[in-house]
Amino acid sequence: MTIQVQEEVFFPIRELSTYQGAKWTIKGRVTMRAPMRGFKKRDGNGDGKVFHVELLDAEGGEIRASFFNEAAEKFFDLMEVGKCFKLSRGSVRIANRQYNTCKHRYELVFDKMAQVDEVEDDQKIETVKYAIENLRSVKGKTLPCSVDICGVITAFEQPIAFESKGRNFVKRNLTIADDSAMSMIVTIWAERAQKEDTVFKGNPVVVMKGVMVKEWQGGRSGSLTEGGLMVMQPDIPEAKAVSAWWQSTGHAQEITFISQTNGLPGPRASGKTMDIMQMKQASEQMVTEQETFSIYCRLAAVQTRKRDEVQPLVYNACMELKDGMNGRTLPCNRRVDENGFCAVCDKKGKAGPRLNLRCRFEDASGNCWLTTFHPAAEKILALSAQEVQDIEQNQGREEEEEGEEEEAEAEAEEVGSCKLEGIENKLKETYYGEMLQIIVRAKPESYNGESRTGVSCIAASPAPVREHSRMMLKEIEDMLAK
DNA sequence: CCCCCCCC
Repeated sequence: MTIQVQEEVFFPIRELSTYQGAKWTIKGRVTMRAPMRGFKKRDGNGDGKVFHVELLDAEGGEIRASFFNEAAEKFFDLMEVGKCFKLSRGSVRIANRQYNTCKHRYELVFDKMAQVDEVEDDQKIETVKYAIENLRSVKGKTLPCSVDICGVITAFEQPIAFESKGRNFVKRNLTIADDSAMSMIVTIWAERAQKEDTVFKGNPVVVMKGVMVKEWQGGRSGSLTEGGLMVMQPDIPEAKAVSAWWQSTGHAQEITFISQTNGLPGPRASGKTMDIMQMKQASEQMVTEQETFSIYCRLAAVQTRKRDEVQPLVYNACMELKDGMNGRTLPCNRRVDENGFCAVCDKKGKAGPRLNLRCRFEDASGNCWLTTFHPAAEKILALSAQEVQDIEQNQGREEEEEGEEEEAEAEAEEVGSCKLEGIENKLKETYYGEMLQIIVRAKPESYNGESRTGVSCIAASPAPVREHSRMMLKEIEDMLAK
């Protein structure tokens, strides 16, 4: 009798999806391990810990796997970079494109049920797998996305240290060009950014794995986070090709820069013109890519109360100047506390009123409530934040003066301890007034671990009547033609 | 279940 020892068959990482159920076992090499992180659960029910790895299998499939709590403690030390493992009993989820730099459509989550066993090193599994794309291809991708690129460093800035959300960062911008004759800015961080200038001098070839590409000021920019990989002068065919291109023609060629850095705040891409119903549909479908829409509509209402509470229209914002990109200085704009203290700047500096409204806009197709930021809000109300604040603060006094009017009495509905007629009457003057053109931004946000779309009004101006009329005439012509 | 790496 012959016993045939059959080699164990593993499920290909590439084919993992939410459809094939829970019966899979994969074998992969850890190519990256992120540090363990603790976190407070957003629902307030205690703390948790998590780390994640990237796994590569013999067929070249890669996926990110997160380990939570018990599984995190149990497997963190075991799962060293370079080692091979058999894994099963995890769950498969749609990858969150905001954070996940693996190209896989899904990601794995392991909890206390996880089955993870170290196995003998499998020579068929590579230690690193690049999926290099040239910048011409990067220019055409849906954003945000993650790519591997290989190019020549054509320029580099000095490292910049800055503070954001109470944390310190160091970044450095590189410009990378490749043989598609395009170039893009890629930001590198932390220790990688603080390497000596000599590392970046002399147009070296670099390969980067896991570059997050996002839209920035009308162009595209990359960011290589610490989980990504950066290798100078790599020994791969793409590097040889890029190097040959640079030496022969590239260095003297005109290169298309796909990261716009004109440094000016505008003109902002104002997006496709659509009606409110279409905007709602578009922002519901949209999950990963930031988009802006332009809408012709009118202001129908501003929220002044929320249940039984007054909804203030103005907040006190920190006006301390901060260094932005390209040497621009921008005010901090974060909310200060009742003593004027800014938690971001960590001091009591200059502060001033800023508008933050919930507006209902209306057109023939329907209406929508949108958070409306200061610059747009001032234009929509035709009032400055200071004027709104004055009305809000003086309305008690005005009421005393107008106390005998029956109309005021009928409307004198007390909300909390504050009366709102003053500002509400002022706002009513603007409802259904001038036709507006508003710019609506829909962008991916993460809330309670779920991706969702945040939609807000970021700009507003009086509608250009001629252009709007021409658009409507064209719609009529199209209807008649059918 | 996390998630920040800025600046619209």
